[in-house]
Amino acid sequence: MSVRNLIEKNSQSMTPSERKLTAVLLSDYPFAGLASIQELAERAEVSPPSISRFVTKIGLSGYAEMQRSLIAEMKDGDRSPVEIHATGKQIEGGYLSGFLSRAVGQMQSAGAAITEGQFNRICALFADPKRNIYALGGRISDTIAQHLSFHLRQARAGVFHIPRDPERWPEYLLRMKPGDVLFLVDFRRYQPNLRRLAKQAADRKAQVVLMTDKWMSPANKYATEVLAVPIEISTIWDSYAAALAVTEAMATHVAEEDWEATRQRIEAWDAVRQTEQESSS
Amino acid sequence: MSVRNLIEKNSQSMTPSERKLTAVLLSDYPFAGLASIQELAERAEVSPPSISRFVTKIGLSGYAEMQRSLIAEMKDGDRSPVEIHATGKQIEGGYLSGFLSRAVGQMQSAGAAITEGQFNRICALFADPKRNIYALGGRISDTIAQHLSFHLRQARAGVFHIPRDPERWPEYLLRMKPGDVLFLVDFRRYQPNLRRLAKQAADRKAQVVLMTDKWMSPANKYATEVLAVPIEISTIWDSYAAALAVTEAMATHVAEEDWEATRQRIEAWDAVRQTEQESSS
DNA sequence: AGCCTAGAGAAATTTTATTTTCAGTGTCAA
DNA sequence: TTGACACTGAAAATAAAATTTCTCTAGGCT
Repeated sequence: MSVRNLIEKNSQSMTPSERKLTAVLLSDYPFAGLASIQELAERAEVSPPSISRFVTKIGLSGYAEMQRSLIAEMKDGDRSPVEIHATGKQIEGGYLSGFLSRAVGQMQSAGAAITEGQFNRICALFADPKRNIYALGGRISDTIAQHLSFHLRQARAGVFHIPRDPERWPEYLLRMKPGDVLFLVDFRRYQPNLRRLAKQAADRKAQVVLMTDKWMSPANKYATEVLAVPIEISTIWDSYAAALAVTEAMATHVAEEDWEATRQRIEAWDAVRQTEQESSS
Repeated sequence: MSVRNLIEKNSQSMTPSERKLTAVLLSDYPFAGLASIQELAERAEVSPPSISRFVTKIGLSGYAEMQRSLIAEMKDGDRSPVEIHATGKQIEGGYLSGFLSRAVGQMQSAGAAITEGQFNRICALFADPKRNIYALGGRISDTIAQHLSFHLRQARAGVFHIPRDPERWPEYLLRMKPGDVLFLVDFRRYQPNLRRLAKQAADRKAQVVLMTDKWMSPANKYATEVLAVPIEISTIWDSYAAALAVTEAMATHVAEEDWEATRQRIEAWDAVRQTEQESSS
């Protein structure tokens, strides 16, 4: 039985420091367990004795045996990870793994649904320094829009996140120049006011990039690009994991294309933040 | 430079027993070198001192350093194989599909790194109506925390998102009762003030559930549960897609467990929103 | 042949890692 | 509030492992 199984089998009866330990062990499996007991202790912020106790608790004779097992697993265990990857037959597991494998399915269809051409066109819009970028999402999906603004803001200037409060939308609308980009995220239980916003932006000749689901937000009438990402996951709620991944892919692509500029911006930001912290402390 | 290279570079000036050694070392690379010096000595039919001498001869400080190097090599040597496995036809597709398949790999390791036991314990905390839930994340990762609060708020009362502004933290801290839960998301480029927040919450006997990466936010000292999710994706930025999926899985699980209460809350909310819209239009 | 040197292992030393013991601390239940 | 219990880390003890020193041997050279 693998060390990982051993840990899982005993995961019910774990003390707080043992939990920290498992988190470290599993999050960098199996390498974390190959360091010396001290190094591991330091990393997990527990004492070496706790590790020693833990190891015997899960049924191994000592730390050395755990390391031997880990090495043995790697040696022929190359097989099982690959099998799991290939076949994805970990559905057996509990709620979390079921959820995650559905999320994986979602990502795969997202990849199929969005063409590289469209992806590149949108990235080009986001990367264009002459255009300002405005982002906003729905009640829940605004987190996606925020994520994009955060990342994009590290790569370039002129990125604005429109506040959720509709009272303040006019001031942003009035600032939009023709050619500017409005990135709108609207998933089902569509919000009528987002449709209105899209219309007004389109009236001002802004380009509207809409991220929505296959049922299509009504804002799509005014959109120049529509990114349809899957969100259905056969639970009571939808999952935005694929939407987030697509968003990140865009932001990352933009940043990587002009890494030098991004680096400079990040450094400048860090400098400012540094100063702030010093003055406040 | 890899151990293998080091060996090859010096292969001219090798004594007989050193040759035996290299043969064993390279024939089961890198595993042979991970055993203890005695075991290796036995396998190669040389004495431990010969190994020790050999190791320093090729330019390493000692046997331990060789092992560390070997492990390090596997660690990022393992990355490319896994990527190739997981992504398979990455060469075919463009940027987006490459990114997405890496995100898929991430989710799979998230599933492996979080045990069902831990998942259930955390869900139980979130589902407990007697505990209030407070959520907050870092500069960028706050979107994850927000996502959780939004969802959780549909399923139950007593969910608060702590504002980003540290000035306002005290008012929330003072409201925390023993047993309440602080959900903290802190990924690398950790923020010192989050660590402080965690400490203060722990001082007030709140349970701190920390979502972090394998490098471990310093807040982990005060955490009762540490969720280590993978974020590395070999691009200039990290991806939080797996973190989001895990978060959603928790929120969805909580809601599904008590679907009746959730339904009622959502209907009540909808009614309120409806009224608002009518009165404002 | 005899000496010298390089190489190898045995033994000893030193270092390092691991485990055990023990005491302090905090938590829960009565 | 008090007592019992469980958890944890500090320190000590133990054990193991790695490296150095020393000695022996074999092969080559004068």
